[in-house]
Amino acid sequence: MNTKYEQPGITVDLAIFTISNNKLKVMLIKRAEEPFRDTWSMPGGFLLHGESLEEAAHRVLCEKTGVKNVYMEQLYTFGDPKRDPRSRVITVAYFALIPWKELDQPESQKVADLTWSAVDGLPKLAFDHKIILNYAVKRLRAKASYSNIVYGLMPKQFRLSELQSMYEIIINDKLDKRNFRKQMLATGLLEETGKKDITGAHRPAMLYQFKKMEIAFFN
Amino acid sequence: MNTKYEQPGITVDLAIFTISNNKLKVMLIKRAEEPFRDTWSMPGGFLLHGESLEEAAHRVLCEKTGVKNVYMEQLYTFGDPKRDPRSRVITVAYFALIPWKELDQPESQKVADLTWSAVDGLPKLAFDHKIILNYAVKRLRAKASYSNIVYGLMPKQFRLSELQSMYEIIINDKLDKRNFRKQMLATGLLEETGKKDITGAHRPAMLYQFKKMEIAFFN
DNA sequence: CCAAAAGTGTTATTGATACACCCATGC
DNA sequence: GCATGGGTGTATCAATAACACTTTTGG
Repeated sequence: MNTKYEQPGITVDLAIFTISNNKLKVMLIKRAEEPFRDTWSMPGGFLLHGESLEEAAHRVLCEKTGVKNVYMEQLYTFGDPKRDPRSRVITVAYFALIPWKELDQPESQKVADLTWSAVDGLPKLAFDHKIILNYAVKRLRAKASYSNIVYGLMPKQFRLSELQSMYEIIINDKLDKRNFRKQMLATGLLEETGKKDITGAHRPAMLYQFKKMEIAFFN
Repeated sequence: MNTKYEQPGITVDLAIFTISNNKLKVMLIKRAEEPFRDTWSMPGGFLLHGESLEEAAHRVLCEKTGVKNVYMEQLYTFGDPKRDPRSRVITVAYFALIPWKELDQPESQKVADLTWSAVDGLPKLAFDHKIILNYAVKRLRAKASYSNIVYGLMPKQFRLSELQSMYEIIINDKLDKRNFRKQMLATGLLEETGKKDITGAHRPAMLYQFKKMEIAFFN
């Protein structure tokens, strides 16, 4: 290959979202090496030999969270020549959704170089990661309004009030309880489990689940 | 850099759409070299040293069409390890829209290695280009239904009937004339030019233009 | 029996759809 | 004067939005 062509390093970087404490949060890793040593960054890694982009993204996800089989999609590819001060690196950004309950929280808390940051209070970030994360949040918010993408943040079974709460947190607005239930049930994507959630201190709620874990579009 | 990491070649490939003869068409180039010699392919090229992805995409677009300042957006990044039989090449696909009138048709017709193919009659294509183009068509069709993205295919001034025809071709369905006009004018994105198009053989039509050449979302 | 979340219908408003005739011009 | 595309309004229907009280349980 001619030297006038670039042969950059390729990374995948992940915007891994979850919801905890009624806040939309994203996983950040404190960098151990230069450049941007000790600065928070998106979890990511270099593409390995023979690996597809999706494989790399799933590998990184599993390394950092221990989970598989979660919702993930390609977000955008960032290739500014100066985005990495060392050398030319192009990153393919993905975004993933993980239900908080599926995360190994005690483990996560132990490591000081990993944190979940609320998306509206991000610290200073390495590289162009703030731009990437803001882009990811924008996409997630948009998709939440016309698809059932939040299923990726829900445990297998959940109350309708929990589902509504997820939507409200993501789109950052209040929804009407009766209309929400009507519309959700009208999509035909949910089914009753027959079970009731008795963990709350009050009247037990019916538990629902998605019929199939697949993204669907409304409108 | 460690040899276990990939340093692939990077290309940009373009799905360049236009509408002519009431068909949605895409530009194809006949490959002059192996692999896939003499097979049709998307216009594209390798990323040059120091060039951003967007710059590369605009460069390739200008090389092939002679036009600048047209609508273009990043589509998706394809990185299957086997997508290029020679060596690892990752391609960042873009899609662009060009009004047919802006194309230098006599020039385009001369070269036998360039063609505009209707998207529902694509020939055999090199690499994974059929997958990429089908993905691009899907995205264009989706966006046409909830945005004014078709502005990218319109000449500066146009009749409302021409605009409606563009929509119909892209979404592949008939629209009601009165409702279409009502809705289009209600968006506030159009303005009358005051001029009339007298090139038709019948009653002259008012010419309209977009207030600003910017994509906007409906709903 | 009190506090707290679960659950449930109807009305009003808005937006989307369906539909048919007259108008202006070129030939 | 006729053929052709340009231009216009209303009525129906569907979807969305607004809104408050009763029920069930734990403590």
